[in-house]
Amino acid sequence: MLSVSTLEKDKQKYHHGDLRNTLIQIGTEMLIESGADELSLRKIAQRAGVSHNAPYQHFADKNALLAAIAEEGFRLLGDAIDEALQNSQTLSPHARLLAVSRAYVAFALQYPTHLQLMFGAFASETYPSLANRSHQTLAKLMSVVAELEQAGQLAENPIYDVGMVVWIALHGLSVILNAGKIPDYIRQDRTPEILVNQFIDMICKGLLK
Amino acid sequence: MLSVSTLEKDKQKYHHGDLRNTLIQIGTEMLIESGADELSLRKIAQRAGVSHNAPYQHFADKNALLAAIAEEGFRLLGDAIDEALQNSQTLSPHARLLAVSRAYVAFALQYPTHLQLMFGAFASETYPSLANRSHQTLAKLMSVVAELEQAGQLAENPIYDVGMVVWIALHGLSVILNAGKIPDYIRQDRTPEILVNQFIDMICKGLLK
DNA sequence: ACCTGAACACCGTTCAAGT
DNA sequence: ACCTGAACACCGTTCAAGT
Repeated sequence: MLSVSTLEKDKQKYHHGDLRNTLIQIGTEMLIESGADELSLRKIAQRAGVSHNAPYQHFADKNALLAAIAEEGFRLLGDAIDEALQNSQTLSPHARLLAVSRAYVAFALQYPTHLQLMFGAFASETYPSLANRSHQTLAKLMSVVAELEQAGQLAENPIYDVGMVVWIALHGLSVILNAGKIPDYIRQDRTPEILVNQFIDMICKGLLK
Repeated sequence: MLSVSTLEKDKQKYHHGDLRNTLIQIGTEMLIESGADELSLRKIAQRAGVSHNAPYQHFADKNALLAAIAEEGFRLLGDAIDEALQNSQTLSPHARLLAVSRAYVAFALQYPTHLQLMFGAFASETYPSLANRSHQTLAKLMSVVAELEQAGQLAENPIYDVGMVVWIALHGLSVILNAGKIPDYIRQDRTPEILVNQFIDMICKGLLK
C-alpha cells in the first residue's frame, strides 16, 4: 500500500506543504461523522494538529474550505456512479440508468450533509473548480443517456435535456427523502431503491396518456 | 408578497403574549434580506426589542425557531401555488400543472435560503406541525394531478406517485438552479420559466420511445 | 513561506434574579 | 408567566510576531 515514493511524498506532510489536503480530508471525515453544525474551522485545525490560524494560509476563509470539501463530495459521488457503471456493464442501457440512479440516491442518503453542502450557494466564479467537478458528475449521467440514444430508445428530445431531467428528478428525490418529507400514505413500505426505480421508470414512460 | 394576516390575527402585542409570532415574522424577514448566515437568535431578539434571552420562553432552542420559520416558508409557498391556481382557472389541467410548476420554481428562486431551510433536516417527530405544513403543500400539487385524472389524461400510475414525481422534479430543478449548477452548454439562453415548462412537459410525455 | 498566540466581536445556551 | 443581565464556552477573523 505504501510505496517508497509515497513515503517520500508523505515526508512533505502538512508541516511542509500538504496542510491544504489534510484539512480537506479531515473536514470531509468530520462532516460525515458529526454533521454540518459541528464543523468548525478551529476543530478541523485542532484535529490536524495545527493552530486555529494555520488554515488561513491555504484558504481565504471558512467558506473556501467548505467549497473544497463540497468539491471532494462531488468526487465521492462520481466514484459511486462509476462503481455502479462498472457493476452493470453487462446490462441494458435502461438497467444501467436505473443502477446509476440508485447509486445517486444511495450516496445522498449516506452523506446527507455532504449533499447539502455540495448544492449550497457557492458562486461558480469564486469556486470554478467546484463548478467543474459538478459538471463532471453530470457528464457521467449524460454518458448513460448517450447509451440510450445509441440504442435508439430516446424520444425526440435534446440529449442534454434528457440528462438534466434525470438529474433534477434524482436530486429532488434525494433531498425530499433526506428531509423526511414523503408522507407515509405515499411512501407506504417502499424502500428508497424501489422508489428510485419506480419514479425513474415513470419518467421514462411518461405521466400522461 | 409577504402575507402577515395570519400572524397578526392575535391583537396582543409581543409584550403581552405575541412575541412568538413576532420572532417568526422578523426571522422570516431577516432570512429574506440577509441570508441564513446572518440569521442569529440574538439579532432577531434585538430587532424585536427584547433581550437575547426572551426567545427561550417560546422556543426550546434556535433550531425550534428555525423550524417555525421554515413552516412559515411552506405557508408562503402554499400561497404562491394558490395564486397560480387562481390565475389559471379557465385553463386546461395540463396548463394549470405548468402554471403551478412555474410558481414553485419562481418561489424557490425568490427565496432560496427559505427553500434550503424548509428542506433541512428537521425531524418530523420533533416538529410535527412543520411536517404537516409540507404535506399540505404537496396536497396542492396533488389537486392538479387529480384534475388530470378526472380529465382521463393520466397514464396507468398511482395518482399519488404522479404527484410525487412532479414534486421531485420541481424541487430538484429548483435546487440545481439556485446552486447555479446547470452548465451553460445546457442552459443556453433559456429562462427558468422555459426550463420548467419544457422539463415538465418532457416528463409528461416520457423520455423513452 | 508557513505557522503561532493574543485579541476582538460575535454566537447559543444556562442560570439566577427581577416583575 | 414572562423577561432581564451576567456568565460560559465557543466561533471566525485580524494582527503582530516568530521561524
